[in-house]
Amino acid sequence: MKDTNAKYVVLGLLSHSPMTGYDIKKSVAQRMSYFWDISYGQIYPTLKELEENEQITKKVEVNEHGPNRKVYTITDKGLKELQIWLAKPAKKEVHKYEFLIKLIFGDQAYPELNLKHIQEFKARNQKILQTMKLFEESLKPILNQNEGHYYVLLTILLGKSISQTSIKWADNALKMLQDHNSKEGKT
Amino acid sequence: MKDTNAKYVVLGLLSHSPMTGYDIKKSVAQRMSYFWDISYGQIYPTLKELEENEQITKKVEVNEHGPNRKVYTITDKGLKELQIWLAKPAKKEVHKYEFLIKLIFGDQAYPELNLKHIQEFKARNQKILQTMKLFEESLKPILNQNEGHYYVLLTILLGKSISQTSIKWADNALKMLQDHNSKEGKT
DNA sequence: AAAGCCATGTAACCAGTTACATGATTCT
DNA sequence: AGAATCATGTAACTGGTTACATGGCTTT
Repeated sequence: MKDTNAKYVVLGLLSHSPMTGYDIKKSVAQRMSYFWDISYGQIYPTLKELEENEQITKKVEVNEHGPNRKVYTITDKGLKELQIWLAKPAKKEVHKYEFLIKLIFGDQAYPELNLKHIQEFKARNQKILQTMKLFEESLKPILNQNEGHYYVLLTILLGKSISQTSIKWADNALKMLQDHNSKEGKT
Repeated sequence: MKDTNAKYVVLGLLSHSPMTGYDIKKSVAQRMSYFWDISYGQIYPTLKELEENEQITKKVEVNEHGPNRKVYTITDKGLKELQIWLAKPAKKEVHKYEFLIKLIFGDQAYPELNLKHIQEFKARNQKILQTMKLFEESLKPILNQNEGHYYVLLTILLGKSISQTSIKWADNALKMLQDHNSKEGKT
């Protein structure tokens, strides 16, 4: 079977507890939103394939209000596959900052436009920072309850740091641009 | 024609000076590597389409050593399209930190493995930081020669800040994990 | 009444990558 | 001798998204 990151995200989450596809989507959104995303279009086919490969097993829970819940549990085989993947070096980070493409060609635009892009970037990061802080607070009291929580905390700390830094950069960039614009005497 | 980011990266670069497809690849690698990437598989078809749409024009320069250089120049129509795109709000940032997927499931791996992933992340960021610093230095003396340089500088400052923050996080995370591991008495 | 949550799944699409083909020149 | 740079381009692939279909329950 294909060696996609989606596969290992699913396997990793199931290594903590059995879940449905719907739960997986929610978990990724809650705990990994800063650095990863996953769609149902990936989740359901991946679960199907993992089951066919005996890396997970399915248990159908009858649900009278809507479709039956299909709860998946990781197998020993699945756990081993996960551990093999964990031992491989990670690929380098991929970033897509669309607003930086707009900013780097800022000499072709009205100065206010550039300020606007930076302000919006700042706002996005403030929102992320807030979410991260709340998550961190919710995690602190239960840190020693579960070994896994410690690793979640580490990833949150990076998200927090980067969004804080991004906000600081934005404030500075706004000042720099305003100075620059007033010097040039532009509108 | 399709509304891809590749199109506007090409248009943006050509708004500064005429270039070949090969030059565009190099320019992106030099000036935008931190937050964007582009492949020949995108560049050449994009140039073809942009020319068909009269947003750029082609001039063939005879080259006796290998294929002829096709130098593209932006048209007024192309410039307008670029400016319209610049005025639209940017999509939110997309990040793919594969190593954080490995780290967040770190309770399923040997502790040394987690340390290794963090060290490698740190090393990647040190390399980026060095490149950014050199680029910044090369830009400073020519800042007022060209309005465009100012915007390039702003993007570099963000790349610098984020890689510096990432390195600091890595140092802290390494300490935290080592403490944590010695408490647990794990191998 | 409407929005949002729970819960499953597929088909079509799309952005972007990789591998390949070609080949001379220049640097180490 | 071998690697890197210059320079063009295409076909196949792939990772991931979007839109759609279905429908009851709960909250505002």
